[in-house]
Amino acid sequence: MRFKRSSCPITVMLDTLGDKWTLLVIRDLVLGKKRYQEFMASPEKIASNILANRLAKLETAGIIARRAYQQKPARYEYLLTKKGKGLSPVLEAIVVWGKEHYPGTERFPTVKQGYGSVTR
Amino acid sequence: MRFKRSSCPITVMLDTLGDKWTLLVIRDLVLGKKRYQEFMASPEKIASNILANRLAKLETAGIIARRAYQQKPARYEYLLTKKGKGLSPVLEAIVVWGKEHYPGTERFPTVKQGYGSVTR
DNA sequence: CCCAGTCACTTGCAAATTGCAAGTCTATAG
DNA sequence: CTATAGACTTGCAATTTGCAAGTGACTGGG
Repeated sequence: MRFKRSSCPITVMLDTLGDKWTLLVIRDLVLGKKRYQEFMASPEKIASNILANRLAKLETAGIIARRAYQQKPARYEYLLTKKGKGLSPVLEAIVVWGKEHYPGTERFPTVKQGYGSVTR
Repeated sequence: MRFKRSSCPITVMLDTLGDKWTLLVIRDLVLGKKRYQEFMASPEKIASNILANRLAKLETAGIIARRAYQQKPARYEYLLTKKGKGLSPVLEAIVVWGKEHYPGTERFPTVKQGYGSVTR
């Protein structure tokens, strides 16, 4: 395999996840969010073009998978792959560090899965 | 305390460390590097203006401390504060994930401290 | 049928950030 | 003097980001 900047695992990780938004999308997925509007609803207010771009890159990187959950109109949900789920310890370490050094920060609650039954 | 985007510890961490270079500087510090030229010498080839900018931001954030190790000419070295050292578990988690999902990546070796005696 | 609304994106820029090369400043070595 | 080293700065060009608005598929109501 050929690496963009170096063969350091940290560098390789930063080449795909190293920006201000990507890890937040993964955080949302770990918390149980799956749909575009759910990501948009997070308090950081990601712009829709950035979100679409990050979801596409994460899919290319094999960190998430896109799956249609209905036809007509086609609607998709995003799920963490095994590789994506493997990032949990990274997020966990960040949360531990953040909570210790930035008083007032608080872990976000997991999301309950409220759709499945007909809501409209 | 007021937060830029949200009170999520991950978000707050990304607000200071969320780019392609900052964590690499911290990696170098964890590996034992201390001086400007040592950071410049890393294989990722960081540009000097970016390095200077990141070092300044990290100092402002209380993650590193700058200390003169000689006068005439004034030369500085950078050291991780307690807050900075607290990032080790985060880097460690990234290394574990990276090595597992990107075959060929390899943890970088720690640097021996070779100065202290007169080299010139 | 017509219209408003939802969802998942795109498109069009302006503004901010990055990357690259070259230059500066202080000081020592020959 | 002249060259070299170390630690940065400066000047842009090239990317990337952020914000607003637009698009296309479809649904539900009147």
